[in-house]
Amino acid sequence: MKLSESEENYIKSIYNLQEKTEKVNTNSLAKYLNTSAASITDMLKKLKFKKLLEYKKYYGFRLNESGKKEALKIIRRHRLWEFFLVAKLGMEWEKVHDIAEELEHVSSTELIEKLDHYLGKPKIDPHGDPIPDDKGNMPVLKQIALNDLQLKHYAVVSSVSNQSPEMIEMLNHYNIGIGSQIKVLRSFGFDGSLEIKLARKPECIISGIAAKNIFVYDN
Amino acid sequence: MKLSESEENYIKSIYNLQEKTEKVNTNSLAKYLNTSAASITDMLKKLKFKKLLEYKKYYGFRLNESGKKEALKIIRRHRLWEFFLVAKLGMEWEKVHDIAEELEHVSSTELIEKLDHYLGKPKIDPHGDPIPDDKGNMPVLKQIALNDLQLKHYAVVSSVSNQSPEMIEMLNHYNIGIGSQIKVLRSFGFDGSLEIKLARKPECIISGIAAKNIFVYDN
DNA sequence: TAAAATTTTTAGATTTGTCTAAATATATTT
DNA sequence: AAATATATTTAGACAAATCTAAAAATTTTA
Repeated sequence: MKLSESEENYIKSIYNLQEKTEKVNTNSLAKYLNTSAASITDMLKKLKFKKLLEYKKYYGFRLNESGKKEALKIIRRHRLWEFFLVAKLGMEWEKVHDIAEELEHVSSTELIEKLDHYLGKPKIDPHGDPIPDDKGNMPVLKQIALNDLQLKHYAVVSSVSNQSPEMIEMLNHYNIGIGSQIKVLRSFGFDGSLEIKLARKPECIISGIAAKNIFVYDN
Repeated sequence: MKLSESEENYIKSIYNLQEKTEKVNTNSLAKYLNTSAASITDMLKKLKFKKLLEYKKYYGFRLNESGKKEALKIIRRHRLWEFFLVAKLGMEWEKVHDIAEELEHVSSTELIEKLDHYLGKPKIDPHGDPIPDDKGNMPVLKQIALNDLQLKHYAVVSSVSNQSPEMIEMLNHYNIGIGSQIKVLRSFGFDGSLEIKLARKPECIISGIAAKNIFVYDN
């Protein structure tokens, strides 16, 4: 189905809201999209006409299966681009969202599948959100803090909860980034610090505080 | 200057046309953009108001310095994305143009500069067209056929004039792609065939016919 | 449960980019 | 240079996406 950029933005937003609440209503979507309630009503009519959502006047609305499928395609594109921007171009987490908002509307299927393959079919984006696969299935992966990772077991860095300049400085020092392969060699009970090893790097030690902010996933 | 997607397309098209003819006229641009002459006139008024072109009713028009600068930014983005699609994602030449038409409108300067750096600041896109630098200067690089390249001198494959499936098959076999570093070790006068060497690959021999269709640039 | 408050929808405008058809200007031909 | 042909612009309309203000429906409250 061919959708306008605007329609795509509405669908994605409705999806995000309905993940949290049972029914989405006009005002909450208007607030979320920073627009007027009247605009929401206008667009709802269009999306209902295109059979992407259930919508009964004054009662709220919800994406149907077809709408959810479209939403997941857009979310997939968004998160793959975010991954690309961080993992390949070395951009910072905070900056990639707005750019991915634009890139996500480029809809060539071949482009997205090639990009996915090029990135190594990642399952989690730089903010730690799961990336739907090409069929629209969300991967079921648990993310755990580095200090909860079992010893001597390689995992992949998926996100970092503290994004302060100090944290970024330290991660850069250690060469830890999204997608880095990492394992814990030893854990020091005294202060929670960990001896770790990154693929193709010498082993080193990081503090327990840092370890709690680094999230990984295990396959 | 913030421009709409449509304005960007007009500017880029005017630039392309005025490279060939002194003055661009309404009908030729209408044909080029596959739209009506009336639409052209409408947009010209807007672009004139934004001081991007010289335009005198019934007399044709031309981008001024400011307009050319904008055009070169868009062309830079387009060609960098084309390079990315071919060199990194492995897409075929014929397919990348339309996708780059969409990607080129994502205008984050930081994105483009990081992408440029990531790609190794290429000077020529997969179709052999030069990529303007971040200041809007077109690189002055001569492209030469591989059989005109001086011996034992590394050059970079910049384009291939014959894009038949057979040619692509052969290039894949030799592992020759856009951006490949290549040098000619020996030339056989009998049939024009060349002994070549690709960086990190063993030497091999290609026919004179193939060599005439492979273009390289020398720095 | 009736009044007040809130939410949602409708009505009518606006902007952007497009169109067709008619009008106007320029160019060509005889 | 008048008639004809071509190119360009204007006038008026339309679709998409938005807005404000007013109307209608629903919910809350007293």
